[in-house]
Amino acid sequence: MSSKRTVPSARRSGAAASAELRERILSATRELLRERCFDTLSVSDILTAAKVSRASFYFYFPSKQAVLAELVREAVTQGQQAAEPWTGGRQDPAAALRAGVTDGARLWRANAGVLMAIVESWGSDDDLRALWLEQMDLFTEAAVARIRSDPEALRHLGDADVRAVAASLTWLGERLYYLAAAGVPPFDDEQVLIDVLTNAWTSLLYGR
Amino acid sequence: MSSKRTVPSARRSGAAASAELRERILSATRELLRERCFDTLSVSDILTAAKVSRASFYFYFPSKQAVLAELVREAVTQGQQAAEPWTGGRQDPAAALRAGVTDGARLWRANAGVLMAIVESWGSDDDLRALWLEQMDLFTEAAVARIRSDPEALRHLGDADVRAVAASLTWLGERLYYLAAAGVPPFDDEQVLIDVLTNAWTSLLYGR
DNA sequence: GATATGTCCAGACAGTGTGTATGGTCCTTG
DNA sequence: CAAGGACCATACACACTGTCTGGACATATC
Repeated sequence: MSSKRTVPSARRSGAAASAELRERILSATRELLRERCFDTLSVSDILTAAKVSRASFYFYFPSKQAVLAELVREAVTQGQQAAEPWTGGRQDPAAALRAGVTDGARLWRANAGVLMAIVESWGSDDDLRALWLEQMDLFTEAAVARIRSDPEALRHLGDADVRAVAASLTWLGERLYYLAAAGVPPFDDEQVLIDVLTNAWTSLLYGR
Repeated sequence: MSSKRTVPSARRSGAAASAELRERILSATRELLRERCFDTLSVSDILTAAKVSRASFYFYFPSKQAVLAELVREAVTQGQQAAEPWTGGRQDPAAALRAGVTDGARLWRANAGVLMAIVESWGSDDDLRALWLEQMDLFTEAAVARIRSDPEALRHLGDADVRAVAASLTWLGERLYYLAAAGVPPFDDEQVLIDVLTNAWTSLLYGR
């Protein structure tokens, strides 16, 4: 908890990989989350899947929540640079919006297990909560910047609270992507998902 | 599990209450959920709070999830009859929308603990999942009926998927009410919450 | 009033999970 | 060869769940 632990450097089989076990734990968990939900996943399950001892696990991570946090950070940073062109946004607004929504769907499809896990768990773990709220805040902030640089959207929004509108669109996305990943109709149909989310953005920002 | 148990009828202290213990369990849990979150709540906590033995608890409920399910049913049916005038909707559409959103906020304020609990838990329990999806479906269906009987909304929606739009508004509400109850800004400010939700409904249905 | 019936409690139990601690093995480096 | 770091197997204390005893006590029946 309080003492910073050193990352192991010298590995058994030569100079190959430092912290290889750590990596094994991460990818085993990522893999397990493809099929099982996070809270029915025990540390023992991860241990056997990653072929790692209990002691080693708790050397690298303080809990399984910390593993999830790391996986989420990976997935989200990977997604942020994917959504970067969206933030710049020089093209046609509506097309850019749809492209951004589609990117989000791709990100969620690629990391469904991890992202479903945190959406289901951030309510009951302080670290995960802080992490997820921060991510949603980053997305919201990006949306705010985008709106502020868009005269037409600004005009349509009038004196409405820009950040609140941006936040609600962010959270609408969070919920709808989750439902899609969970197979809840009608959002399990990716075309419906993208259409309805794009429609929400354009309706709220431009009145269609 | 499979055998249906009979509800106890003859009580110790006269003809007072049948299934009094059951009631005690329900209200103790409801009370505990006001301060603690559902998954850190153990059955033992409920036992001591309700002054009920472990055996009695498992006589009336198969699990603590079942207790939550019952509490949710209570809260939601109570909320459905509150939202009934909204479904009828003869008044000015925008005002009716705002009134409905405000009713939702009131319902969530009155039952924050229980509703937060199920929102956090329906992902990890089959019964709770079925219950919550059914409730969201009921709300969605009511919204669909309301939209179908509103020529202006129908005209504005064009060939969009009415049920998908209604569902996304329902789920947006679910998420935003939850965030408000969880104290996440900017939705912790009830005025912001109501404004942004009302705005979403009117924007999506009428283009403002 | 004796006997059953049903409600309830106290407590023990096995099973499973978490996080920590102990001791030992194997490899690398000085 | 000796020292130390990386790792493993194992066992532990603790908490929680759901089941199962035995017994206390009130009511109903004879």
